[in-house]
Amino acid sequence: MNPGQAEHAEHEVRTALAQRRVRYTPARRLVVEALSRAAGPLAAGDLHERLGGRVPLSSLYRTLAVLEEAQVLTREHDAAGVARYELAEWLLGHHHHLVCSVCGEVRDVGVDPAVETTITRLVARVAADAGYRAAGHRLDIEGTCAACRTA
Amino acid sequence: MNPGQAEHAEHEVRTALAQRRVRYTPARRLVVEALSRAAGPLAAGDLHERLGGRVPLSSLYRTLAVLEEAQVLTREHDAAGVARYELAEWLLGHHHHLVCSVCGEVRDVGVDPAVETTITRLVARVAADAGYRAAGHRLDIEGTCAACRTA
DNA sequence: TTCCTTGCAAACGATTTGCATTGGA
DNA sequence: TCCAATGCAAATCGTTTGCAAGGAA
Repeated sequence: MNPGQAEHAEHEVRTALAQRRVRYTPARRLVVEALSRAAGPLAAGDLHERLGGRVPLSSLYRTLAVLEEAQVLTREHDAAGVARYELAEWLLGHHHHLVCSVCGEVRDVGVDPAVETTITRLVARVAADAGYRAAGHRLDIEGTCAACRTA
Repeated sequence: MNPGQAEHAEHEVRTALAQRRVRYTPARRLVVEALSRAAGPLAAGDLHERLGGRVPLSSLYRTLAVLEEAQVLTREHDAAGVARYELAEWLLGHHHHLVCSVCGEVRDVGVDPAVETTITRLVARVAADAGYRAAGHRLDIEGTCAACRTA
């Protein structure tokens, strides 16, 4: 997310939290800022590092829980089972993940809207056939990143 | 997986393990059988239950690790971060997952091969654009299952 | 004052591992 | 015989929580 977008997201978050009567404290702001700078979902440990240890892990987890509850961010789990957090889709935009099977890096990747429409339609049909009502989808692309391919 | 397919998978597993000089012990067979009967990936706790506690959890985890190492099964993590295991794609066939966001159930779902081809091509292109070489993909469809919609 | 937030330390739960025992080739 | 597999108990590690102190409204 570029600086302009990040600033915009910042404002959206402030508004969303205000509506939910949730305070936008320094720790929460630090987390939102770090996540808007990230190229993909981050683990609590990553965030802790990037914040220079200014937010202790237990507080960090609590902060993350509050922001998740407020739907400002989402949580998922990487191949190792470690939780990774990123800004919610309404802030970051719909996207998918490139996962390097060598180093484990997870990177956001956008997809052409026309193609997304195709995927969404397909997903809805597959779900309906199985008696589900589709609400969303997640597409992870496993592969090898350029760095790991070179090394 | 129907009984005929399960029997076939059973044989494939036996062969694969033999080639790798890995024994097909009773515990390993029980796990493979339970997984071929499952409608989706199971957590270690689920397996432990389905096996009537005959395989202690620590042994079960070791069994799962051996079978994963032998590429007989794969591990992933559900929304709660708990590991779930299922037979590898070369045994089960390529498929995707329907995830009920209410009860958390994960169910396998196959997709029309023509559509799979489309997805695979799209995935390869998206990956290439980002400097990745695509090796596979994973599509999870989030929704509400019929049971949870009715309740 | 009255909540909400914080930080430390202790608790938790899923998963892993050390070690002594068992069992198959 | 010998190495792999097992089962129990203890350890590990990411994550959560109890509790007392600090801060904002």
